[in-house]
Order: sequence, then C-alpha cells, then structure tokens
Amino acid sequence: MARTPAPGTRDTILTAAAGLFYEFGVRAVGMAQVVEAAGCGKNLLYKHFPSKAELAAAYLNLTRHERERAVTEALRWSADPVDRLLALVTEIADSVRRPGYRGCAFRNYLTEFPGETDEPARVAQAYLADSRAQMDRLVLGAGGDALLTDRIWLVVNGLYSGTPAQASVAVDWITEMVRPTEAP
Amino acid sequence: MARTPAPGTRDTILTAAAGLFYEFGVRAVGMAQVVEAAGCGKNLLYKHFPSKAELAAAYLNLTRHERERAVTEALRWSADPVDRLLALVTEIADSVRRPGYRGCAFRNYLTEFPGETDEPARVAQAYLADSRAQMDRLVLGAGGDALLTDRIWLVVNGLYSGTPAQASVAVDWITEMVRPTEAP
DNA sequence: GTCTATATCTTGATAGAC
DNA sequence: GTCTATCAAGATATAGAC
Repeated sequence: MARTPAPGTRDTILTAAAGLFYEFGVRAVGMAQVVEAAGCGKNLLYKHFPSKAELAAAYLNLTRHERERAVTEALRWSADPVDRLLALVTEIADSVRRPGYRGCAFRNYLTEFPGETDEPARVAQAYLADSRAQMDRLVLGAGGDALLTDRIWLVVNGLYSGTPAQASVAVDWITEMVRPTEAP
Repeated sequence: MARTPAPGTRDTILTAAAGLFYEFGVRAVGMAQVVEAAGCGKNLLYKHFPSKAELAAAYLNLTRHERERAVTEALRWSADPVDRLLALVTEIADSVRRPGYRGCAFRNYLTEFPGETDEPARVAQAYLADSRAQMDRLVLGAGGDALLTDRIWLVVNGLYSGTPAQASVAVDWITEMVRPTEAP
C-alpha cells in the first residue's frame, strides 16, 4: 500500500516551519522540531529543503509573499494617493495588532544573524529595501517631500518594534500629517 | 602570554564578552570565543560567571550602566525641562550614530531569546520599561501630554532600529515638537 | 596557590544513511 | 520513519606553568 504522495507536503512543512521560526526565532528552532510540527519524516524535510538556511530563506520568502498579498489587497480599494498611503499604514498597524505579533520577521532575522550574507539575509534585506521604497513612493505620490518620507519611515519603524497599543497612535498621527487638518 | 593582573580580571572578561555579544549576538558567541578574546583560561571565566546566562546578564547590566552614565552626563548641563528632553534625545541619536552601532542591545537580546524569562531577559525588560518611564517623565516635564509621550516614544523606537542617517531627522523633528515654532 | 591549557563529559543540532 | 555519524557548544575536571 504505497502512500499517495501528499500534494501539499512542501507547503505543510513550510507552514509549520514558518510558525515556529517566527514565534521562537530561527536559531532557537531545530530541524527536529520542524519535523515534529509538520508531522512528516526527516527525509522528506531534507528532500524539500536541503539545509536549514534554505528552509529559512523559504520562510522569509513565504512571509514576504503573504505581506505583499495583504498590502496589495489593502491598496486595491483606494485610488486617491493619500488614501493609498493611509491604507498601507493601516494594514501595517493591523498586522502589529494581530495576536502573536512578535515584531517584523525580516528585522528579527537580521538581528538573529548579524553580518550574515547568505540567502535568507539577502531576502530579508531586499524586502526591507523594497518595503521602504514602496512607502516612499506612496508618500511622494500623496504630495509629501523627502523629509516626510524620512519621518513616516521613522514612525513605521517604531511601529514595527512597538506594541499593539501604539498602532492607533501611529495611524492617527500619519493621517494628520497627510490630510488637511479638519476644523473641530 | 604574560599573566593578567588579578584585580581587573572580571572586568577584562566582561568587556571582551560585551563587545562580542553586542557585535555578533549572544547566541552566536561561544564561551570559547570569550575566553580567547579575554586572553584568560576557561576556568577563570567560569569562576567569575558560572553560566553563560549570568555572563549575558552581566553584559546587559554593564550596558545599562554605561547608558545611564552617558544619559546622566548629557542631562547634567541642562536645567530647563525642554533642554533636558532634547539632551536625552540627542544623546540617543549620538549613540545611534556611533560606528559599529547595531541596534539597541536590550531589544536585540529579547529578539534573540523571545519568550525567555531568565535573568538577562528580566534585565532587558526592566531597562526598556525604565527607559520609557524616564522619557515620559521628561516629556511631561517639558509640558507635553500623554499623546506626545506616545509619539516621541514611537520616533525613538524607530530611531533605535534605524540608520545613523535618520538620527538627525529624529532630533530635528522632536525639537520642532517641543519648541515654540520660530517664525521664518 | 593562582592562572593557563587541555582533555573530557554531556547535550543537542545538522545532516545523511538505512 | 528510525537510527546514527558528526560536530559544536556549555560546562567540568585535571595536568602543568609561574
């Protein structure tokens, strides 16, 4: 009775690994833990991901795609440049508010592996650069200048490493910055 | 090599360990590396620091004392509440600008060991709480309200995980927030 | 006696073999 | 899916220099 090769094995393993890596950190989680959480054999894990670094890179790529999907979805409903910027900021704030939030996965990885130049590190750095570039494009599109891009990135950086309680403060503040003040 | 004079042994070890821990992360640095960098025997290391956790706690406490000394020094010259707040912010910005800056040591530790409740984790959490409380006290003393404390903490958080280039942006911005605007 | 150096024990991790 | 080789790291114990 040959087992039917499960269609989503790679995804199953990756999803399990991603959850563990994000919650406990990449260094702290062993391949054995991933195997146990995925409910598969060790051979399968190494068949799909020949090394832990490749699994970590896949984890960061998965996270990137999830973030991009969520951001694209959030931006889909707004055409106005200011609305689009605020939609992005709101989406980030929502992600910070989600239970189990433990900071930005990419920044966390780079903190765990400082000075590293392997593939996961490159994925993380690329995401952060692209993420900043996207934010800057939206700020400039909404009529902001270079100073405002710096300031908003500062606040968003603080938001990423902050608590859910600060999410609303950040959103409200950035709204104030880019919307004409309403008289009371 | 020549025998290390006895009295400063603990400090020598701790200084060496602190440099390595901050630069490469606590997890990535082994006790053997600390021994080599300190130029002492393994026995002596374990005599002064019975476990790696105790060495890590000592590292964070040392960092805390260094930060507190620098902040106290920066605040010494200002009596005016607004000046004191800006002196603190400027001191933080200067520390971010220092070559070799690799983020806040306490946040980095908590990122490396999420969910940990041992002594180093408690030291790190206590520092962050005290640090925020001090900042809030200065903001309130300078005439700010609760909203301003939240906003300034957001910016300072972003500054900690930011680049030296953003340090000036943060200082200028906070200056603008707490000083009466000067007419052009 | 104090410190260095080394040898070793134990644990846990990556990885590959069966 | 289990079993095992290999290695690194934390921690301890022992042997030897000053």
